[in-house]
Amino acid sequence: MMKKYTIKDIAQLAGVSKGTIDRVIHNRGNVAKDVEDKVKQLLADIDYQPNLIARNLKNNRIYQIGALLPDPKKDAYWEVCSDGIQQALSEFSAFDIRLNTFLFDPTDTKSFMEHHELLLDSAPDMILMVPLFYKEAKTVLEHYKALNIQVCTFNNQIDASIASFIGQDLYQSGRVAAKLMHSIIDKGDMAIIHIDEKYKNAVHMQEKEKGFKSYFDDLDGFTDDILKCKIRYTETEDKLRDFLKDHPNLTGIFVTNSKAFHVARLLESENKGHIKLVGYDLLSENVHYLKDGVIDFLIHQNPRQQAYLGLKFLIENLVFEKDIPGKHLLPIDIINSENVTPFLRA
Amino acid sequence: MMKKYTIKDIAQLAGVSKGTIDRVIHNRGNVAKDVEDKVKQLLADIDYQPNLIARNLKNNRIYQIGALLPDPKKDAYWEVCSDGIQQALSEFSAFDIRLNTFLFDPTDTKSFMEHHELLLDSAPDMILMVPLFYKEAKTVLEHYKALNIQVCTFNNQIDASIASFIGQDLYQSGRVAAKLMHSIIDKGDMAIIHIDEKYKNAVHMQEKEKGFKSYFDDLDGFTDDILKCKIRYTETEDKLRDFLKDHPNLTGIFVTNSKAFHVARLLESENKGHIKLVGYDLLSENVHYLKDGVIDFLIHQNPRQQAYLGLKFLIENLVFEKDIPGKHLLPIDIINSENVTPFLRA
DNA sequence: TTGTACGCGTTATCAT
DNA sequence: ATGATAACGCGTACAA
Repeated sequence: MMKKYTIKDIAQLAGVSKGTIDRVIHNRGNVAKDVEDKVKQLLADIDYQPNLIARNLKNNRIYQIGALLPDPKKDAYWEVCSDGIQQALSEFSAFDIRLNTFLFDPTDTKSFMEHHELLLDSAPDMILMVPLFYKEAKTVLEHYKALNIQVCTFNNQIDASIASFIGQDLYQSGRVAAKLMHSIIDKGDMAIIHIDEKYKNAVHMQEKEKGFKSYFDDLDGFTDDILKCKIRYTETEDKLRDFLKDHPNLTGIFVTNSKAFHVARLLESENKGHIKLVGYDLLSENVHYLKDGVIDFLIHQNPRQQAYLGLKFLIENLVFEKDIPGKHLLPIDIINSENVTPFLRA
Repeated sequence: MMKKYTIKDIAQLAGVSKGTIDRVIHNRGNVAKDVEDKVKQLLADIDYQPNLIARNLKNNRIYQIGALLPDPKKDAYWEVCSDGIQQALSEFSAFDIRLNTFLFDPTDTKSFMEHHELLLDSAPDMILMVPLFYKEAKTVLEHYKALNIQVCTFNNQIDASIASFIGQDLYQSGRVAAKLMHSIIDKGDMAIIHIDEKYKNAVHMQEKEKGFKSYFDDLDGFTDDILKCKIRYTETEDKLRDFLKDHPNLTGIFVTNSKAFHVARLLESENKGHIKLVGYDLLSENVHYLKDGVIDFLIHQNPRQQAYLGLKFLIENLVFEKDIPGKHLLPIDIINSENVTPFLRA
């Protein structure tokens, strides 16, 4: 194993002082060209890696990170995010990281903008956010970009060029759902049901639908129908009941967001347990029906891990100057009644 | 948010010097009782947290970690472990961690013991190991325990009281396999196939079998047969062919280890693609048959993550004095042809 | 019993 | 243009 070189070592080897080495490393000028070249060569030769610990020792400023997140009280989907955030904070408790969280109402764009203003007032060094509303988020992100504030977004992607993103490949997750459905039904009609939460951008669910259909398009000799049903959140039950009545041949339903439990509730009360059901997310109501056998599979989007990674990327960039990936896709977890438990733990 | 106190701050508050504070913190004696009490009270009041980073700055000893692992050349299952190890090392590259790896032949207990001796000679501070052979591993672990060397084991558990363990709940993973099988077949016989690698302890596969059976035992009105077949590694093909011939009603096969591709190969060549197949582990041959549709599901035991976590736990204990969990169970990942790709990346 | 001074690696500042 | 030095937070040997 090689020795670990320090600036002191380099200085000795080059026959100059530590200060000169530092100037070269940080391109701070005031170094003679020949010396600079010599030192740079030396640094490259021995693959010098600065000691990040010592670097942060001096750099004792308090980092401020702002978080703009949906209020879990309005939608249980977001509850686990705070676990992920706590984990990241505790992992980096050795550093002085301050997190200011601003929770907006996920049904209200105005709330989003208001809390964005508050966040901005808190003068954050970096920002973690869920850019739930396309138009507003885009504006806000451009604002941050102009201010040169690094942002990590998760859950849904706005624009690859404007901020780092952590999430899932939604098209592919639609394909995963399709493969699961194909595994568990032999014949009969399938339905894709969008239960529109109104506030969430439809792009989300459309991507999943596209992926779902593409799987069956790729199959040879597949002729069964794929029905489609769009339901507004407020009228879920009636519309669903009508839809089921209209399509007695239905054998499989794919719900493109976390609201599968609405469908499950109805299937159970109408004794239509033979209809297979695939949905998203480990909300406690979904998990309940999964364990009961009404829901067959759930796809786990892991918002907890998304929030954790986002914050971790930001912190590692602050304290270690690590690069933040422009896009980080999480694996698509398939959940059934038997493997669900360990995914629920905090 | 509170200010982050340093030893210097405490000293000032207590009206004593840094040295005294340090003596109190580390119970190093030579402190007047009244002063000690006062300082302790102060420390508790402000919830003093030492800066772990500065602590390691001076502590420039080189940590030696020994790894006793199966040779990936003998069984491809172990190939990805080195990725996990590299990740952990790079994550902690700021510290001076030396890893000495000793690869043993996973078919040979003698090789295990020999490399254990070599490992011991290298005078490691801590040890990461795969305790593949029960009897030998137990002896070895007791030896390390007597020497007071911290050990992290992964893959298979020997004894909860003797070493930390990272792995999966094998019984539960058998239940996951059963649930999957139950989802994709309606009728006909099922078979549990143990392809004995001879060297691996049978406990592994037995636990999975128990879990698999327990799932169907819990089902009401389930009467179909669950066949069982044990095959020695060297005679896989012939035995398998006979077994298939003897049981024409077979509709589902559960292979309890990473050797499902042997069965897949045969099913493909004998045109028995209608038989559903569930197995373990993302070996390239398994993934090939998964994508081809011959294997329906694989359960991912994530040896890469197991190795990563084991090493991470050891290092964090060395440099941050974090506790090592006695047992850490990974979630049981369900893999099909559509979600496999992101699980393969390094 | 207690205080002081130094070292760890990096970096900013000041003097040359 | 370059070298010397102090400072960050902690641990500790040594002096008082």
